[in-house]
Amino acid sequence: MARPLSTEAREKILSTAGEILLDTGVSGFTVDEVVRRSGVAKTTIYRHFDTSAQLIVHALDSIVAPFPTPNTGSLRGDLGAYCEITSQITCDARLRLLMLELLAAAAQNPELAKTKRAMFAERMGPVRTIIQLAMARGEISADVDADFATELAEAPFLAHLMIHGLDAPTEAQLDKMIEFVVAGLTGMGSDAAPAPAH
Amino acid sequence: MARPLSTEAREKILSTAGEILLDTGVSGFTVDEVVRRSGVAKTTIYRHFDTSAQLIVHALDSIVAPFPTPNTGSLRGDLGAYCEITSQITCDARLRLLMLELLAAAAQNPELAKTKRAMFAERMGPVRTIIQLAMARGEISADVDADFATELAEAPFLAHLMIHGLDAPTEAQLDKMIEFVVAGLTGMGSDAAPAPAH
Amino acid sequence: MARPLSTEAREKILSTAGEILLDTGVSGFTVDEVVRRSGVAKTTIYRHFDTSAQLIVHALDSIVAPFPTPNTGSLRGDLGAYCEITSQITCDARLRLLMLELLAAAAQNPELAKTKRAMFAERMGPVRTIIQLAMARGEISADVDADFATELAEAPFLAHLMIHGLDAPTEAQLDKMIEFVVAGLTGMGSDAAPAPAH
Amino acid sequence: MARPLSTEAREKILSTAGEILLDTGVSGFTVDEVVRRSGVAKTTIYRHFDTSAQLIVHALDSIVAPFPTPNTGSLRGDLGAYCEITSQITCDARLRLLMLELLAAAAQNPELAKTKRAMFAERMGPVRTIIQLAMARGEISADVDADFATELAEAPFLAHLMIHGLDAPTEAQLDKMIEFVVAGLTGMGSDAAPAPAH
DNA sequence: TGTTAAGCGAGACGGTACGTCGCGTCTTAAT
DNA sequence: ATTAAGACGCGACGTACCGTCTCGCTTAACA
Repeated sequence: MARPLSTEAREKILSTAGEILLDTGVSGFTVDEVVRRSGVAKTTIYRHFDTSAQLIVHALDSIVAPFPTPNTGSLRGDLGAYCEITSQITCDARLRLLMLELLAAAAQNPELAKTKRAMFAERMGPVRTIIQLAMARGEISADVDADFATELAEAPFLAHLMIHGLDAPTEAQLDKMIEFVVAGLTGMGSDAAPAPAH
Repeated sequence: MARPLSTEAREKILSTAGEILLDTGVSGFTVDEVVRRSGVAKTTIYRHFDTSAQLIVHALDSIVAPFPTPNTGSLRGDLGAYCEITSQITCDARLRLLMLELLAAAAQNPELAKTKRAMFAERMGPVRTIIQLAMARGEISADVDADFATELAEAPFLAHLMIHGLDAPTEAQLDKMIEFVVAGLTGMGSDAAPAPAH
Repeated sequence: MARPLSTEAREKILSTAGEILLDTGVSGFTVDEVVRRSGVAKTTIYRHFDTSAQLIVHALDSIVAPFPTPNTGSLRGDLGAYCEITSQITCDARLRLLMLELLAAAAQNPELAKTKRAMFAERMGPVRTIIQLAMARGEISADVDADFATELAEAPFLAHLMIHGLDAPTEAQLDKMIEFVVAGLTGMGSDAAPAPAH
Repeated sequence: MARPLSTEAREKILSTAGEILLDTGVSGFTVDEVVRRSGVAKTTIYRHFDTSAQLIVHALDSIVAPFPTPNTGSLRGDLGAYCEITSQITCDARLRLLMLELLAAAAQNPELAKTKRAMFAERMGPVRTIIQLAMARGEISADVDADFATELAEAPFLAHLMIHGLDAPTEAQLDKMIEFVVAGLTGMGSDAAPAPAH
């Protein structure tokens, strides 16, 4: 006798929400605006999503896509390849903005925190594999914690986002970052001076 | 000839605003709340600050304080010392939140962007000096750009903020980060190096 | 299809507004005070009434009530009877004030002008009938314009309102006014000069 | 030892206030607007006039001018002449508005009430003389109270103001009003009932 | 002929009301 | 029972005017 929540409505809501998020960022996001643009009733939106934050979460979730993991045979090669793979995402000013806003919002909202974690996991999974491969190859000391190393590997790219905001790094800067990361990771753990990068 | 804007009111506004920012973050900041807590009239607030954003800017500005620059004779020592100096700031969850929110807001508001830049400048100035000392000592290659190296040196700490939000890094993690940074910076620039990555 | 404007809210708004109008007059009328007294949200008030003036209009409209038309067989008798019928209204200081304020406001606001006209129509309709009956009886010349005569018949009462403000006329004064009106109206139109007064 | 309030400032204030009153009426009158237009400081205004109402009062007072009293030898002639004398004032829509607003305001503010009374006195003084002359001539019964008769004589003109607002009466209407007043006043007081009109 | 207290312009101050926007909840009719 | 539509209470927004206050500067009356 009942009637299920229509997927049609849900999708219209999510795509409109995503659109708005890209247009105006989280700060400009408004349930009323979703209503206006999508023609879906506010009641319906709140029936599908308890909270406007949850709607944002789901809209963001549908934006995230998994990345393939490169395997070039060297840490440096893999990191360079991965940079190129993700560059479409990491250089889009709108996505950079969303990421920054998400970071701030996640610090106050547990649901968004979960989404943030998922996004990082998606993005950092391949990096972790890259690290583990490098450890298997001996490029990185086995003493190093893989998860922590993954964070370190991402650090320069994330820091650039924080410091320079919407302006993506240049090719040259990316190269330097990779050089730094490779030097840093290969130089860690072994008390002896950094092993020659082979 | 006219009556000057009262410094008393201004200070009451700013201190109250700062208080609220620490309590609730930028997202919970409200001019009306400033009115309630400070007893200053809304009109007066808008007489002093054109925009609520400007008020936030000035409130944040008055929170920033300069840090001393350590000089222990080694890159590793200096970074460690600086970490300890700044740890009061960098470990306060409220300030971590403010920083994250500021990053997001700065991406959309030029005035806040200026404040953000000032904050980074304050924080990163000593690091830059540390880097330059290390370059003078020969620990870091003279080929490396000092500004860029400064950003790289901060990267792990900033990245931790992004990834872990309000949870500050542990002592052990800080040690590892410093180790990573030292290895990374000292390993850069020497041409004896990595095979071309692309 | 949508939810209709609730009559409950509308009535609460209107009765509260009327109450305030009687308490403080138009000049002391405030939407915020309606909010406070009625518990209805300001947004809701503005949903029902575009303008505070419109709200006043409707509140006043709901105060107006039609008067019965007397028929005693003589102009003098009818006017006297009508005076007594309307005395509750015309002697209430609060309503006298409202009327004065309405007159001033109507001169500047077309909507209030409409309400003013309606109020006068309500009040003067029976007088017009009284005049027409007198004309049919031959008490008043058929040459006289009934509408204009109606205005003349009301003139002393209205003038008293203007000159004496909130102080209503005494019984004796009302009698004299009626005497004046009867003499004036019956003496008009017939070219034969008024009978010598002594 | 002190310095007297400057008449220059006072006059600038009053003339500007009068200007504004004619432009926008009492309801649009604002002390801040006087400041803007006159260049006189708000402090100075409040030094000269305790209250914005008092300022309005004095501005209106300086608008009022005495009228000459006609003497044509007959009540009808005098009233007609007086009508013409005052028509410049009584037909100016801006002054009609001011009068209506003054009536409303006077009902709530004792100071404005005083001004209103003064205005009526100025305007009705000559009418009273006209009435007294007519009583001396025997046109009006000596039994009638002169003050009350004066009010009755003005009634149609005042009533027209109330009913028709800013639209002044036409010549023809004025004639009829005078006819009505003459008939009314001459028909009063003689116990001999008014002669049947047919 | 100074001195000096007041007047003066300018405009900041604490208030109150304005009319608007977004929130998340609710009610209604129609499918 | 879900939907579109939109009314509801709430609270923040930024503005206008109120009448009071604090500023320096200027000026007229007194010594």
